[in-house]
Amino acid sequence: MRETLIESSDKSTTRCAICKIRSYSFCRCLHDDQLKIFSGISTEKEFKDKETVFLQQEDSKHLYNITKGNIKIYKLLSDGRIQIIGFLYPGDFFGSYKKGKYNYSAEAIGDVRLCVFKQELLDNYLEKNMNLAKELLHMTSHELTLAQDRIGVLGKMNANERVAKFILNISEQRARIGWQNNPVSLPMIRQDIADYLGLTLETVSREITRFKTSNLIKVMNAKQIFIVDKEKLANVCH
Amino acid sequence: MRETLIESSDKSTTRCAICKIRSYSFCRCLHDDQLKIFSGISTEKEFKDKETVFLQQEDSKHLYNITKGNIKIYKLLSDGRIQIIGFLYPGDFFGSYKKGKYNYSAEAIGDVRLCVFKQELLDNYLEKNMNLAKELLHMTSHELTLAQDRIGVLGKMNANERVAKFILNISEQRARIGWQNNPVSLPMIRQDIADYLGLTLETVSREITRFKTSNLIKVMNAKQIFIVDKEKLANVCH
DNA sequence: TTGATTATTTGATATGGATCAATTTTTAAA
DNA sequence: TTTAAAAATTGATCCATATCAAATAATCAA
Repeated sequence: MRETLIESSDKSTTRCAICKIRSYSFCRCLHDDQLKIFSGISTEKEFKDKETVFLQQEDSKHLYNITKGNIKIYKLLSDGRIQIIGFLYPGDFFGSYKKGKYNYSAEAIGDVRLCVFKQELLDNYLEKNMNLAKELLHMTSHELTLAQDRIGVLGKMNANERVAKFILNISEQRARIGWQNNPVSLPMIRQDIADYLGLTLETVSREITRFKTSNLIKVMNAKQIFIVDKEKLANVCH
Repeated sequence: MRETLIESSDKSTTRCAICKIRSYSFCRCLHDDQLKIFSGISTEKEFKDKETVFLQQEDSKHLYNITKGNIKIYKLLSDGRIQIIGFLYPGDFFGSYKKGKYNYSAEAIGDVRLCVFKQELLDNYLEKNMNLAKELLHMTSHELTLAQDRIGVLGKMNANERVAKFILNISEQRARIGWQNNPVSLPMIRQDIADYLGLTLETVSREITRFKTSNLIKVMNAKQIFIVDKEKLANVCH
């Protein structure tokens, strides 16, 4: 864990005030005058590709907010099987604001910058700020609906549908944060996609080839997928 | 939807004050003097076996709290495939405190009694009561960890492990609310268990038979399972 | 009670995706 | 560059679970 603490070069300018992803994050509910205090209860850290942010068995003491890059959160079974719970993007938060153990492990995909909150400090701040509590409730509730959607995908959809849904979901997520959403860039490797979708990497590869062959997508390179026929792709999975 | 509104026979005794499941529910954080007001923003309704509480496509206007019986929440794919997201027990809440559509449909299993909150009323009340907001946040966060556990089960476990985990989970849940947890009573039919675990009813039946044959469980009747060797059953799924 | 419906179990067969294996492509290091 | 390592594709085969089918068992209504 070669994590780096980033020093704010100018203490008078709060990080939050110049934060580019604030409008997608739970802190968007704060007024400008609250930001200075809020900057004070968080620090910023950087992680390099494949660095571990925390492991499932560790005591949960922090809540994290992504300001740059991607995080994968995953569970490990005792025999080494991996299930990736989610790929997270700028504006997403993860970790825990409950004492106990984390419910998953978290690892950086590429270069990542995180806003780190100490659980107790955040909890204290919540007491004073109902807006923030409500915003966290709404975002957690939204996370829950996403998790429930994934239960539907993993419980009932076949390989074809899962891969189609995955490509579309990533594209939608990109659009939501105002990034290029076609071609979609997939920052993760095939094995990760497989571990996310409950499939093997071979099956993922084959399904992508099938979509390519039937002209629903173009594979610019392994990590860049151009959606040729969004409607047909959507029809595959609902 | 033959729902029945229950009239409080004695208005001076608030429902909440005599509610038996309050200590398992999000309202446990309220002081006695707050309960009277809280009773006022909720009503109680009864549902019969297989009655629909709400459907996925309906506008979400209520949040529900189970005071008696079981609820199943499920998603329906366009071709009729069903995925059961969860079986809920007394003390669990479901529905939505967000405007929009529900994320799933909800149906009674057996006779059910629900505490019904109008979204806006509850939301207003939240403003005045930080404890309640925090409690809801914590419970929603807990729901999220349960959903993530299920993603792990559906993504990586085989039929054997899924059924073992299911039996153990139900048993644990019973213990938590202080009910008999061995033998475990399964209020739902095999098809529902299958739709919950992402399997077919035949596979569920066969796995149960296998556990019976290898003396891990005894099947008193289809709906009563006695766990003979909890440790071995646990070893199956982790 | 009795018959009818619904739920469950068990058996036979089919198949989607896993597994094993080899090749090609991409990326990173020397 | 050149080489080594990692990632991705493609092929051949296998197996866990689905599907189809039939027999029991349990539940419910008349």
